[in-house]
Amino acid sequence: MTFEYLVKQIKKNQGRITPQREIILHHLIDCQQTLLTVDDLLRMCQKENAHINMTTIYRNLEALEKMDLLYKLNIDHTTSAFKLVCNNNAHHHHMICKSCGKVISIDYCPMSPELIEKAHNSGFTITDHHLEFYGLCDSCALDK
Amino acid sequence: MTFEYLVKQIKKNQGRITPQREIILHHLIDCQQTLLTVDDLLRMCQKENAHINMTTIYRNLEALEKMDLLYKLNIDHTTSAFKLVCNNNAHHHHMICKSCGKVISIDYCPMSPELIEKAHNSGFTITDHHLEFYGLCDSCALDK
DNA sequence: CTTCTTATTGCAAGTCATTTGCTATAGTGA
DNA sequence: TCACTATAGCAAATGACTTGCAATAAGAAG
Repeated sequence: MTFEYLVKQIKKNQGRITPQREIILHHLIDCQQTLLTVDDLLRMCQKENAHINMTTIYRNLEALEKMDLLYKLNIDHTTSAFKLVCNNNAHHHHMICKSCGKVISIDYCPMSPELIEKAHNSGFTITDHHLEFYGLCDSCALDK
Repeated sequence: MTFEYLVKQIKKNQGRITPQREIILHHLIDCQQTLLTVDDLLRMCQKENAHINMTTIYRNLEALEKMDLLYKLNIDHTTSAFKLVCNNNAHHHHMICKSCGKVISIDYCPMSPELIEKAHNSGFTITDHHLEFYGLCDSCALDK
């Protein structure tokens, strides 16, 4: 996901490119492999622009989510974390490092005709699913 | 999950059986197949005891969770839902009706030696995972 | 370049689920 | 029956997130 691509998508949706938005986008791009909290992003952005506001972060994230450019994960009810969607936003799942938040895509999905059939036999029609794997990435595993 | 079993587990953990707790437990047992919100449960309990307090609900749920008797799901950052764990609390997954909240257990889990191996090859050690299926149960599917 | 429309920002205040502090009450084992 | 301590209830606090509103400024049109 490049800055140019994001700008194109934003403009396609009548969005404007403000200095604050540029800063936010650049940080999201730099951290494409990691789940960030609003606080993480706010701190990073404030290093470049001390006056950037938390509301601005929230509203930018909301806008990106509406354009299907942002992946959001509710770990628990107190915190949500997010990152830019993976390149094509094609269906796939993630492995998330519980130590550093690094996200690795995994080309695997449990849905199969047999599973759908199995569900049907239990009287259930599956329309979608949530699946995330948690664990440790290589570098965090070494630290232990 | 029977009332007697829950009482036994609670007593094993130095817990006490108060009238409020009894009411809460009975409703959780009656709704074992459905995800409830705190509000759902509060309303149900208040039909029997108008003075039962929301804090009491929260603290009882917290206690049950600590004893591994309660399954909690964070659907989004505003709401969490819960139900008693399934009989033996053995590892399995759920299909959740998006219309009525009914939960059906499904005897399926994606973890396999091959998947663990695949993750390892990507430099990741999986320790646990979250998987829920969403859709419609039979009776809700008929209503559409 | 100037003008105009409207998206965006920043701040303050509001919302809402959940948590906490504290005191009074009441299980329950001895 | 007594003493210990878990629990209930209330009010206040917390904290992530949202909203209202006025001021600013992006960017399209002329």
